[in-house]
Amino acid sequence: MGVGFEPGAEVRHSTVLDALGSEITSGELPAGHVLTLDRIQERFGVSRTVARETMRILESMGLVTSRRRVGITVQPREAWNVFDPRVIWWRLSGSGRPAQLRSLTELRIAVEPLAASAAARSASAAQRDHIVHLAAEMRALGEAGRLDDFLELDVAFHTLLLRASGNEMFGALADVVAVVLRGRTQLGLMPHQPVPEALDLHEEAARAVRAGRGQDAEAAMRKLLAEVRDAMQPLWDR
Amino acid sequence: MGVGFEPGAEVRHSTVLDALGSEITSGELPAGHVLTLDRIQERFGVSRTVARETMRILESMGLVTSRRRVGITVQPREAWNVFDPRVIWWRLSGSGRPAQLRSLTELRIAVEPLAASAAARSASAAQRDHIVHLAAEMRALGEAGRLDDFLELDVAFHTLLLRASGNEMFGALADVVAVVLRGRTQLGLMPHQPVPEALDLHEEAARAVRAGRGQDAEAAMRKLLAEVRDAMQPLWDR
DNA sequence: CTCCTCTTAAAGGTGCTACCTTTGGCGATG
DNA sequence: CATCGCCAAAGGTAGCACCTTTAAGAGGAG
Repeated sequence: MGVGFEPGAEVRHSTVLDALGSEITSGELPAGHVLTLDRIQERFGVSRTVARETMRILESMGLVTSRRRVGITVQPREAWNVFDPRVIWWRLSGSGRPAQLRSLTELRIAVEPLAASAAARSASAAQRDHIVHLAAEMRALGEAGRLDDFLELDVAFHTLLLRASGNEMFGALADVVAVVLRGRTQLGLMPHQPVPEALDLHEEAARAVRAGRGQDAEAAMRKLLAEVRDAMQPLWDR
Repeated sequence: MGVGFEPGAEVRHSTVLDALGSEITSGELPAGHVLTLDRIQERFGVSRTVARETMRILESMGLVTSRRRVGITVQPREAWNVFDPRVIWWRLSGSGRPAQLRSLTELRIAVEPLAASAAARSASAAQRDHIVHLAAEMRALGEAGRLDDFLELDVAFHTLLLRASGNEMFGALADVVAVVLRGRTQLGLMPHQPVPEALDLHEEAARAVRAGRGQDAEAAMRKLLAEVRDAMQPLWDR
C-alpha cells in the first residue's frame, strides 16, 4: 500500500493521525478551524502525550500550527507539505481525489521523461537489462489480458526507471507514481486490454535506456505520458 | 528564508531537531546508528517529552524509526522524505550540497517548463501582468549590475510562475527553487552581470504566459534552464 | 565438549497522569 | 482608547507502570 506502517508509531498515534489528517485534507476541518488538545484527548480517548505527539507530526506536515492560548489551528492548503506521502494518500482517498490525480499526473509528465533520459546515462548494467525484461513481460501479460499482473509490472517498470535515474528526488516519486497507477486502474480508467501503442512505447523507452540513448528514451516517455494524460482527461473535464 | 520557524515548535524542539537532522543528513550519524531517548535527554539537557516529540518529527520525515528495546535507528537515505523543506535545507547547508543542488536543478529542468505552460493556461489576469512586469524589472536591474536586487526579482519571477501554474505540487516547489537560486549566487556561480540571453528568455517566457501561448512559454523556460544547467555544471563535474 | 532450546532479566520505547510555567487573547477598568 | 489583569491552553518537566524484544545464561541432549 506504500503508505506507512511506520514501525513504532503504534496504533493510537496512527489512529488519531489518520483521522485528523484526512479530515483536514478533505476540507472537513477547514483552514482556520481550531482544535485543542483537550478535545482531541476526549474525542479519541487518548492521553495528552499521544495527542501532543500526534499534533507535532501534523504540525511538521504543515497541516496545523499550534500556539499558546489559542490552540491548534488548521492551516490553509498552501502550507501543506503536499509531497508528503501521507498527505497524498489522504487526498487520494478523500474528496480531493480528482484534483490530486491531476496534479500528480502533471508531475509525472514533467519528471518521468527526464528520469528516463537520466537513467539512460546512469543506470547500472543490471538495471538496463531488467527494464527491457520488464517491458517484454508487460507485452506478454498485456496481450494475454491479465490486467492485475500487468499493473504490478507497470508499477515495477516506472519504479525502476525513476530509481535508476540516479536522482534521489526522482526516485522518491516512485511510490507516488505507484499510487497513481493503481488508482487509475481502480477508477476504471484503463482499457480492458492495454493499447498496443503503450506497449510499444514501454519497449521503446526500455531499449533506449539500455542502449544509453537518452534522447530517445525521453521522447518515448513523453509520448507514453501524453497518452496517459489523454486517458485521464475525462476525470477532470467534468 | 523559507525554512521554518515553525511558530509553536518552540526553541527546545527546534534546537534538538536541527542538530540531529543535520547530523543525520550529513552522514555524521550513519544509517543504522542507534540513538536512545536517554542519551538525547542527556546530550541536550531536555526532558523526555521534548526528546520524544522531536523523535516523532524525525520519524515522520523518514530519518529514523523507533522500536522498543532497540532504540531509535537512523534510516538509510532512500527512506528520507527528500522533498521535505527541512531535509533539503539541512543537506544544502551540510556536506551534501553539490549532490543536492544537482538533484534540485534536474528537478527544476523537469518542472519549470511545464509549470510555465500551465501558467499560460491558468494564470489570473493580475498574475499575467505581474510576471511581465517582473521580467522587465529584471532587465533594468540586471543591466544596472545590481545583483542582489536582481536575485530577489529572480526568486519572485520563478515563484510566481510556479504558483500561477494552478498545480499545487508545482507551487510547493517555489520555496525550494528560491533556495537553489540563492545558493547559486552564494556559491559564486552567477556572472557579475546577468547574461543578456537569460534576460531575453525571462521576458520571452513572461510574454508567452501573458498571451496564453503555452508552447512558447515552455520552450523559453526550457532554454533558460539549459543555461542554468550549463552554468552549474562545473559544480559537479569535479 | 558442543550445540541447541528454553527461561529469564534487563533495556528501552509506549502510554499515562499530575503538576508547574509561559504566553497571549480578551474583557474590564481608568 | 490605552492599560491591566485574568485565565485558557500550550510548553515543559517528572515519574510510573507496562509491553516487547533482545540477549545472556542455564540446562539438557547428542
